[in-house]
Amino acid sequence: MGELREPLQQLAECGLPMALEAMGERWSFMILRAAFNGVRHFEEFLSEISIARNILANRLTRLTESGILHRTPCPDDRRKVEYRLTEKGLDLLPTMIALRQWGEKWGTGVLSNPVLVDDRDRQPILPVTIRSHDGRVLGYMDLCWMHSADITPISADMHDIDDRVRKLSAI
Amino acid sequence: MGELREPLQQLAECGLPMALEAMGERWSFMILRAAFNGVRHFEEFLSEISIARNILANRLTRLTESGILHRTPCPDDRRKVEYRLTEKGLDLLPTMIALRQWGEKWGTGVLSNPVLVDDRDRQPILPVTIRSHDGRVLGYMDLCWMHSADITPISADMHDIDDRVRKLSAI
DNA sequence: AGTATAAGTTTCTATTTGCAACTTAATTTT
DNA sequence: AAAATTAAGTTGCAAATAGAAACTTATACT
Repeated sequence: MGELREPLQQLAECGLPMALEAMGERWSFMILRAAFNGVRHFEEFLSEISIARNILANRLTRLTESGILHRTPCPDDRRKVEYRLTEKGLDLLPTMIALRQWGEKWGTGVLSNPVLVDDRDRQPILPVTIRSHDGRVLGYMDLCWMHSADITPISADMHDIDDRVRKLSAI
Repeated sequence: MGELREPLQQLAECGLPMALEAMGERWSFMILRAAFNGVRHFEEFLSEISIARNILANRLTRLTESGILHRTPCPDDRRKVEYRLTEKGLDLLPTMIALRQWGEKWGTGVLSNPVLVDDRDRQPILPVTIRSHDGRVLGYMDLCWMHSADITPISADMHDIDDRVRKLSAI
């Protein structure tokens, strides 16, 4: 039975503190959600989420500084500014969906509507889960910590496994 | 091409605000990480993360109130109190790992060590992703919103598909 | 020229954070 | 049994942050 116990001294050395420095503030995830929903302009964010003007301005510059949003003055209307998600920002989607799904699962029984679906077959997406290298869903007890030096590389099989995962993903 | 654009009026009706109410505060994720690493007592949290005493006390009661931690006085040493993750708390693991992986990917090139592995075969876990009902990895552009009423149930096939996913997960 | 809009700033107040010292109850040590 | 230590908090106070409302600046429309 795996024990998920990270060496305590190294607790500070994972990516979480860095992630929280960028995303840990009160409104960051709400701003991000709006951005994912196509919101791009200051006044649009403002009317979308109930945030104070100055705080929004502050958060937008901070998210821009940390490379999550990209800020461009609009060429067609030079009063306007466009905030767009960068690749780094787009990469937060799994985190956001996972958090949202958790909120939906444990929230006050609010049947969430509308629902996120795969555009291809219009079926709801799966709950976000943790998976082993070969795609098995893993729970808390299936995980443990290892030093990367001690991991047996499966490079020979790698292509093979990638292929199997791809096949799996293409059902 | 799918457009991930949620009806704006309904932005407030997803699980995210609720999730953020419980987990959106400054130290909540760090406390959670410690809890996942087996930390259970007040003084242990205190020496693990650089948080002030009163703030920790406040966060622990709040996380307890929102059902993420469970608080029990220790029977063997009645000075001590045990904080343990509830099922609701354990269910935040995918969110936390996703956020952590993002931090590792986009952080300052810190080769994170140790690494999370599947206890069964000692191989690193996959990046947390969004998947379609049949297990395909989906990106931002593959998603769209639908009213649950408009979704064609696949209950007839359901067992079949579940089966295929299970097979996929068992490679 | 006059009004409206977009994206901020500024000012001022209220809340939250964080440090340091204090408390209370239960254990260990001497 | 008395004294010291430990665990889990509280309290008081200074500093930082959040938030509401009014103000600014540059553009654009009429």
